[in-house]
Amino acid sequence: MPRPRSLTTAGIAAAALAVVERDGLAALSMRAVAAEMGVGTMSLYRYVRGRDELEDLVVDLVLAGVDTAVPPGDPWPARVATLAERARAAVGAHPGVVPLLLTRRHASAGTLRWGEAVVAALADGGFTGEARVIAFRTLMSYVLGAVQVEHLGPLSGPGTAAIAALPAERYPVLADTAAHGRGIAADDEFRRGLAVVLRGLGAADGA
Amino acid sequence: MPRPRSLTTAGIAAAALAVVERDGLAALSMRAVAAEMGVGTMSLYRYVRGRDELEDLVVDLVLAGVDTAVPPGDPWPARVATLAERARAAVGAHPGVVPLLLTRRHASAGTLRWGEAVVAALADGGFTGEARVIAFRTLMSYVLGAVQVEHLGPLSGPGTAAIAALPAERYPVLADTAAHGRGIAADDEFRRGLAVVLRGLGAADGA
DNA sequence: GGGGATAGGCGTACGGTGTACTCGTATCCC
DNA sequence: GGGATACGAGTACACCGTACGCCTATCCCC
Repeated sequence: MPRPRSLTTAGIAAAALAVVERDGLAALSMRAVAAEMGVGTMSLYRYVRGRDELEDLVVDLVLAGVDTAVPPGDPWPARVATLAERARAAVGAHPGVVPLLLTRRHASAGTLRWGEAVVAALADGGFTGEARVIAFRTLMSYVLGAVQVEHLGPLSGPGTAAIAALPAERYPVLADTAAHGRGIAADDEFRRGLAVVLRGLGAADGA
Repeated sequence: MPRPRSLTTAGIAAAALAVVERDGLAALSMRAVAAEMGVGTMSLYRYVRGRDELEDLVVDLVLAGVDTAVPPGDPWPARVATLAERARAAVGAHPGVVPLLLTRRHASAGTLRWGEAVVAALADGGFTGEARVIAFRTLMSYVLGAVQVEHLGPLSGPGTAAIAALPAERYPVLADTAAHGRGIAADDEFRRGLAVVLRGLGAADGA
């Protein structure tokens, strides 16, 4: 009986992501998204509870692209590695939303699908009970931390250069370490760190 | 010749932290901090470049409390573990600033001191060149991610309960894993996850 | 002791934000 | 064609960060 809806949450999420990619995360606002859709600001409130839910939608959209289907024949460390790298790739495709992912991750259905796939691989590896909990949370912590470290202070960025240039008498080992880090590609860094975690979980080799 | 300064950056940082602890991170504003100090809003700008620098001060204050002196006789994994747990404890003492730590961490002198101590322990463990870089970045990723996972989605919190209650036909392993996670204390979780990473780095036992 | 230079404290104002309230009206069923 | 429904949006308010500029407290020097 009433008039039909003219917007969709998917459309709003896409518009919000477009705003973030064009003008940066700081420019994400109810007004900006409404303008992006050619609609009044308050109209959005018919579809979204408020700004928080808008951010949830963006996170969901980014995470929805992660493929969680994995070759069942692969050994479990390879399956976990594949899932971890896909998650990282999805985030890397939209670097501007990284800060949102950190705080809104738990509200996303995509996170659950990903978690189920990881935990299933761990179960195949013989992890049960609390050991599986620890393994999963450790992997999740590493992936989340690594994505963040990569975007907020990449080895190839000015931060590393600044640390390498620190006075050697105060930070002798750190400055030297930073100097060796300049040449490591972000992909390599993530893969090799993940291999460390997997080895710690008992994987035969570092994937 | 001029009149003396009446505020200090340390005092401003303490006032800002007090605001965050009392009213939450969302309440942190230039106006709120100024009111906390009984001073006009714009007075703060004589001591702080702007809101960003205010946040840097808070992060610095939280991280300044981390003791980076470690018994030189300890084996390297024990030294790294001690440093990691101290960092986690410092953050845990002020949970409200966790989101700030994620984005402002690199601007803090305390982070550098901590990094030097960790990297020195790694050097004692025989890590050199790129292997030391990877080891350090992996540890940093884990610690940062774990702190965040702990505060945004603790095993003892409602998120875990909600996942445990998910339909078993859609999330069979995940729901079961969450059910086993409810009883793990946050301290244990961090320690055991850290042990995984250290084992992956070649430590003899899990510290 | 008095005067002047220096810079600290802050009042005001502007453009931005999220969102509560309200109302006109487009839309579909009968 | 008439009426119920709830959508779209205008307006308004409280709050934010901060640029500008004034008043004045403070200390040095004479």
